[in-house]
Amino acid sequence: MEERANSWATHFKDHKFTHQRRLILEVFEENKEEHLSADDIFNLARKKDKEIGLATVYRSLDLLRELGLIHKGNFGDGRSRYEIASLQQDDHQHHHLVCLKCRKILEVKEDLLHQLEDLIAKENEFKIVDHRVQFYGYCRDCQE
Amino acid sequence: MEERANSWATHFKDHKFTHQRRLILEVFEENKEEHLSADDIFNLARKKDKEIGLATVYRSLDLLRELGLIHKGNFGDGRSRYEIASLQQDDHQHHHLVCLKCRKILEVKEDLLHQLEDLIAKENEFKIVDHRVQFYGYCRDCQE
DNA sequence: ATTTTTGCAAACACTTTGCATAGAC
DNA sequence: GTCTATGCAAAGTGTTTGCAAAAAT
Repeated sequence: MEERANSWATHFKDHKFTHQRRLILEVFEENKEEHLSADDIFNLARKKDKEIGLATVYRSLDLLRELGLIHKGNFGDGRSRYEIASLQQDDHQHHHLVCLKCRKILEVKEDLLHQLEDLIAKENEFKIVDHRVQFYGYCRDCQE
Repeated sequence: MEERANSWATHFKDHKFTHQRRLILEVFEENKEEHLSADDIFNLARKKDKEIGLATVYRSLDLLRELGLIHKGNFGDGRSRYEIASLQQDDHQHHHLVCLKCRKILEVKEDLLHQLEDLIAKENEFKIVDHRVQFYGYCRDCQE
């Protein structure tokens, strides 16, 4: 618990490791598998401290993303979603399956995509620094 | 010109082929390579008829998407972007390269992705009906 | 003590909706 | 003539910003 906090604190060089930022990191830590919206995070953080403001959540998410501690994504439902980054050491290799019925977001780890990426980069003289791969369909439970 | 209109009109079974919907299709026809925002389309359509309203544009885009005449996409800049669908017969095979500097959106036609898709579908018991693949990086002109 | 960060409310950008009028069939 | 579609303005979302008060170093 304190270890976690200390490990986080080291990332905050030019920024303050405030109570609110810590709470938000705890929320991510406790919801590693989720792809949370800003509002989800706000509500979860508010359970820990009802004084926290939504604007602070947005500002913190922005900072945490800058620091590389979380990832921001778009899954076609109109709001941004965030997930903790620490698990994917490479930071650039995992894909999503978005269920069109229950809106669940599953992850896949395959990275055959690297082949494709190299080919595309070569053919288009395009320097790829990130990718966003989402498959939309129906998860096991939602296939009637 | 009239041929185009007639070919479009056949898609409007239970809906009226109005002046405004026609204008919007013309805008797409004249900007096949672009990924236009609702506002882009509004402005382009307004050059043809200054009476058209933004709400009508949004409502039309929604209908055209339902009819399968256009595609709606998200490229991480906060607004939806639309492109004409007619060219991709398969409707499910082209990827995008998004330049992080000039925001240009290039297209790639490769579909090595199908392999990946099959593998993922099998391993996750997930029925894939569509995918969204975007590579972010720097296009030829923007690589310093 | 200084400088950053916070909470609140107001502002924003994009999109959707209610309603009376106009237009397609 | 009927019923759908339009334009306008107002309302909705999700997100950002200005500012005085609070907190971190």
